[in-house]
Amino acid sequence: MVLRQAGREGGRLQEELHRQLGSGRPDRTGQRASHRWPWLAFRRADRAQGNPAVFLRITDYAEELLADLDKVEWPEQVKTMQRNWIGKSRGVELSFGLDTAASQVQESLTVFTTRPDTLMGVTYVGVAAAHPLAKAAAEHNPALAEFNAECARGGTSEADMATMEKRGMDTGYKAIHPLTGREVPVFVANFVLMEYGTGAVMAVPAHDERDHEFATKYELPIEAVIADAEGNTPDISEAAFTERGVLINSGEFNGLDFESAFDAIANRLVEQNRGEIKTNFRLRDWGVSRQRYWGAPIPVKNGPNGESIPLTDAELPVALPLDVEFDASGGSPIKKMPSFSDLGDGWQRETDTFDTFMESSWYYARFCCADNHDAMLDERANYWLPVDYYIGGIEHAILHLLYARFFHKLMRDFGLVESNEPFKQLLTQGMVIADTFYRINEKGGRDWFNPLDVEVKTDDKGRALSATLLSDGLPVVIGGTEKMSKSKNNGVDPQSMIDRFGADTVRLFMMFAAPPEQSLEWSDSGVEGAHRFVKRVWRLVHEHVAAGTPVALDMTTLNDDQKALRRKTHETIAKCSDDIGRRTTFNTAIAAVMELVNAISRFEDTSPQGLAVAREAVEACVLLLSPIIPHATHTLWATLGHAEAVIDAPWPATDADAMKKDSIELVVQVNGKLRARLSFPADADRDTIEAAALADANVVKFVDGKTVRKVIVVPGKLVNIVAN
RNA sequence: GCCGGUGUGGCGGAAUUGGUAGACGCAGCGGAUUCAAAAUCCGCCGCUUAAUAGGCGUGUCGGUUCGAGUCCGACCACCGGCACCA
Repeated sequence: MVLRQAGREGGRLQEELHRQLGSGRPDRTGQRASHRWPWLAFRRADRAQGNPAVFLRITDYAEELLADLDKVEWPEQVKTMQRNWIGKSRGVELSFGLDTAASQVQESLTVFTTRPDTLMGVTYVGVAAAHPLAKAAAEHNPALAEFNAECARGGTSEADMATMEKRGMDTGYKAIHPLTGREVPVFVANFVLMEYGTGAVMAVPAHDERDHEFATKYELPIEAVIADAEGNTPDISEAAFTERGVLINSGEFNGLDFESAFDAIANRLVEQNRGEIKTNFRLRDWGVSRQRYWGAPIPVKNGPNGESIPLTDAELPVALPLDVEFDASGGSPIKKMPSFSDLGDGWQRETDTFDTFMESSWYYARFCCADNHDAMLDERANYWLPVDYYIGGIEHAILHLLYARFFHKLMRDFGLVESNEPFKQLLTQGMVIADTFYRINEKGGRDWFNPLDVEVKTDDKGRALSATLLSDGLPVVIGGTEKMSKSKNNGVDPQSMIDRFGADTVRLFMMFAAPPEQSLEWSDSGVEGAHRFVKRVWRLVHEHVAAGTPVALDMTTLNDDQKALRRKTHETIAKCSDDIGRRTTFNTAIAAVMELVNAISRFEDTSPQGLAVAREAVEACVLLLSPIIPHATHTLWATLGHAEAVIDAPWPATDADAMKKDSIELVVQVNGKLRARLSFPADADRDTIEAAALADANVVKFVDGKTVRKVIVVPGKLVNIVAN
């Protein structure tokens, strides 16, 4: 089933992708597309080592991906993560000269640095193992060849780069400092990536932590060129001094601060035609090929001389074969299937498949026109897009959401969509987690038991003491609260809860337990509590209707209790509207309605005006809960005598007059500690409040024997008496 | 290691702009109702304390402030991401 789908859909996808992105240059944006040709399909020399080589040039869009973050309504933390990931930095790209031997390989060695002010402290340069200089040097140096090969086998992830041991080997070549003419050694370094930047870095061990570690290990010189805050030579014996400061030991640049040194050195390099100021991005191009069977085929074929070209329309679609055989050796089965890959004319079909991020980068657009089998997208995509509200886990904050933004812009530039961004608003919801229970089995592994099959014993405070399996009554170990998963057997099927309590209850529980972006801890008793509340609202409405038909509200005749309930009603409407509309904290909106329900329950006034005030409150409860428990409120709205459906009823409006308070309670503090609560008329002036606060018996007790230095009155909140 | 986040009662969480810590709910305890139970209703419920008076209390240590869960500095623990898990 899965295989079949992968094969068919994969073939369809790559056909569409190819048609729209590969072979045809759309008229509308042809000019743009020509210099933003999305495929960078190339053979790299290290193909022999098994590295895949199809990249999408997301870096061409780095600037726009960064700038447009300001235009989307996304959580700030996600935008921050993406900004950091794109990593725009201003620096200088400059060229080192090379000695006679190295200049046989290439003319000069280009590096990028954000710290040109430290240029005079360069004591060596580092190149990637895949760098031409590293390869050339390895030709006559088996140890270096072995080192390069080892580096190629290593990972390229950030975590690998940051945590691995920094290692290197001298190439024997010398680089020539562009300003001083000094010769410095060229090292191959395992932490320099060919895919990133120029594949080479200048090293200033005195002022960069990683360079310092490396220089110490290989006994390379460490020369300070930046003074510390006091203007002295910093101590660089143990660690690098990485802060900015004034230049020293830098000849004519001595005494300049970071900014002026940056400009002066950059200008000098420009004058000498040895460098230029450049903006650099941390973002790397998107390697989209995977050595896997599962995935959309990449519409490329490879020629006998190592060339790669896109397939033509006539050669499409490519369907993955279904009669594949998996063996113990692992790897993609189609790599051993000449029937699939050998095209018979000397050309080989590409057997790598696309990264699954590829499909998840545009599925939202495809959903709008999924029944169109002739085109990738049609005009319906424009009608629906951008997505108004996109909901997904925080784990997608960078990769999926950045790739999808990139892909959307790519589709825009090919005339497929008109919008600039795929997702207008974003909500990153948390995971559902639940308790875990297990026993250690004979093999030392863990057998996990579903929470439904376990009974937990608690002490009188409700703390979990022990747990037993219901089926045999024997103890099980209480594990942590973890993300629901098959492997931990702590999943709860929401359907069984829906069958038992109804969809409203399950929905209410999930929205009440925590704000949506936090993890949701599953709790059976919490579900039962939610069910109790639904029943309570149901009873409240029916009891209210049974109490009689209310007259029209007459604001002028209300007593204090009636006014208080009206105030509560309108405060609740205000809070719920804000919580749902602006804050998306549904849990606090529900809590506010619960408070209102509690207030209505205590309100036993069945006078004509009492019923009228209660009616207003009850209707507010039903309307405010209608997005949370739509089924129950639909029926209750009819019970309240409305002909229209609750879904068509307008959201309740607040009455500012109802929220006005006649009296206010102020908290009185002495030196910031709560000592009294006093009630005042809403219009009491500062002097009255101050005098009453100072006269309070308990306050007197605490200021007795002290001098009152200051009295702070925060209107509507508190009084703080400062005394010592 | 780097980037982003979280840390508050027995538990989930609230406190929105520096101003009453613990709203609301769960669990627990006590009571009413009932022949009994379920359901429902009422009360209590951070720790300490005889107390309605007080002391302590928001991961740890320090700081700013009349006042800090909230701001600043240092640290600890946990969660997400780190480009081939999808």
